Amino acid sequence: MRTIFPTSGAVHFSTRGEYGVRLMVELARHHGHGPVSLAEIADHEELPRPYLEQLVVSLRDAGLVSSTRGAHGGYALTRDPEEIRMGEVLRALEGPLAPMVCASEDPAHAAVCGRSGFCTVNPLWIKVREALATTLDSVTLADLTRPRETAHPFHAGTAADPVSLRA
Amino acid sequence: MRTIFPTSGAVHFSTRGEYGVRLMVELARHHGHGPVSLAEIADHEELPRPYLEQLVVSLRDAGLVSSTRGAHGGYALTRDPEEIRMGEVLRALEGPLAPMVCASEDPAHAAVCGRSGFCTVNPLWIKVREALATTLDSVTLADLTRPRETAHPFHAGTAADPVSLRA
DNA sequence: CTAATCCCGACGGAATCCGTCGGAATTTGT
DNA sequence: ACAAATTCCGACGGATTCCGTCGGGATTAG
Repeated sequence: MRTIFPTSGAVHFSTRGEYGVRLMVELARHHGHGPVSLAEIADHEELPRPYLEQLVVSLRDAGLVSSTRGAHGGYALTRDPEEIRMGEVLRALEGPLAPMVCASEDPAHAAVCGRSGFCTVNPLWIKVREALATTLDSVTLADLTRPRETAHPFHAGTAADPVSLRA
Repeated sequence: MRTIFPTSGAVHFSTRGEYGVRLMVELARHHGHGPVSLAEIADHEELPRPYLEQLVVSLRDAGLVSSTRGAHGGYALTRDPEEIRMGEVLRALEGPLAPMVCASEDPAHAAVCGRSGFCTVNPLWIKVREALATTLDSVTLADLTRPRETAHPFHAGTAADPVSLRA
């Protein structure tokens, strides 16, 4: 009997993704006011600091944050929150966002499948990957810093789109 | 050093999802010609039969396939392939398709998060879930039975949409 | 010099994933 | 009646991944 919620469900972001995004949001809130230490973030968000230390390496390697060492050091965004797409953040944290090896953006990875060419379900995974990428790249870090009561949490392109906020 | 491909990537369907979908496709191909045994499918798709036996229970419980026992028995779809959305299949196989507990369709599950109400990143996970659901529910099993060379693998709503096939 | 902070590598318990195995129940064909 | 084919069911176990913890080194500010 599979549990009702097998950790989370079919498609799953790990705590890396979850904590990492929250860390980035926190950095966005302090953007322009100097670096923020992991201790502060860990305290404010109630997250294990040693784990954040491990996480943030990926973000630094991806060039999303810069670090300043020593006392009063910490991390800061390298770009304005409006310029950082959540797709970049999650790729950095969790790896290529493909639901299946055969659906990787990188053709080299996709090739390891073997069933390429005759597999008729591959287009489904591709479509999933595209939907995911489009969605994540359409949201910026700035969108996640606004309080939820705001009228338009995500800059709704046209009017008449209350779906995105009241899910 | 996280491996380049951590099993698959950020968002990941397990082999349950992969094998289960391939099983369903195989059933769709034989739809209307009596039940197909797992031995045949396992042989044709080169998948471990005992594992398929375990898998197919979820599909049966979800009412997607019916079974007939005894010699010459096997499994068959309960509906026409055109009527079976891949969202249903994957929910049955992998559980609720939410990337995060707080983004579950079921409000009871979503409530376990605690951060509800003030968490500003929750809308992102909701949006991901919606994109995923919309995508998966827009593809039917029939779409996956057609050979790939077909002009329109997924019934493209409007013309000028070659994106979906050539990814 | 001290405190704060980033940086780095290693380690380990827990959970999940990916099946395997053995056998019971049911149906068909001979 | 018997044998073969098949679904059905529950348990088990190795491998991998996840989720952190821990200890210490390097760097900077005061």
